[in-house]
Amino acid sequence: MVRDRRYWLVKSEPAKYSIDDLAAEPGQRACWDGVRNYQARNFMRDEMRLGDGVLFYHSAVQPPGVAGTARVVREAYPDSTQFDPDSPAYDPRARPDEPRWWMVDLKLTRRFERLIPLAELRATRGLEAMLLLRRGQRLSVMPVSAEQWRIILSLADA
DNA sequence: GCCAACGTTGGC
DNA sequence: GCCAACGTTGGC
Repeated sequence: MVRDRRYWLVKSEPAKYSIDDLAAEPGQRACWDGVRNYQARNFMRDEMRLGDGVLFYHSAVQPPGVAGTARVVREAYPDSTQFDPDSPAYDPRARPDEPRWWMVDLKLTRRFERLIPLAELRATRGLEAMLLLRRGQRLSVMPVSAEQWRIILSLADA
């Protein structure tokens, strides 16, 4: 029995890694490494499944917003950067036989014609409960409901 | 650049 | 286990 497709939102600072960078990857797919927050990790490791939909969000940029969508094309496996002393995401506490951090692979599915700005999300009926819009919320990987997904795609097409 | 919010660390 | 100090995130 296959569970229903689920939806997520991942944040990235475009100065570090933008949706254009994902588009430029071979096969337009990449491993989503460097996540160093336990709650975000748990979502990736325990709940993200092949085929799930992902909103690609640009943060720490003016304006912030949703830039497009991706799909989970590989489920969680150990994040290799945790073992790499040269990586900024290196974690000396992690051991290969007991990885602490995990990543998934994402593949670009769509680059929106226009960025959907955070302010527009805030002003859109039906999105009031979005986790992203909670004040002080800093998760870099978070769930999105099917309804929220549908509404945001409709904004992209509007 | 500011700063609120929040997660993590580490002394006790 | 508590909690103060500290670091980071990320909107503004």
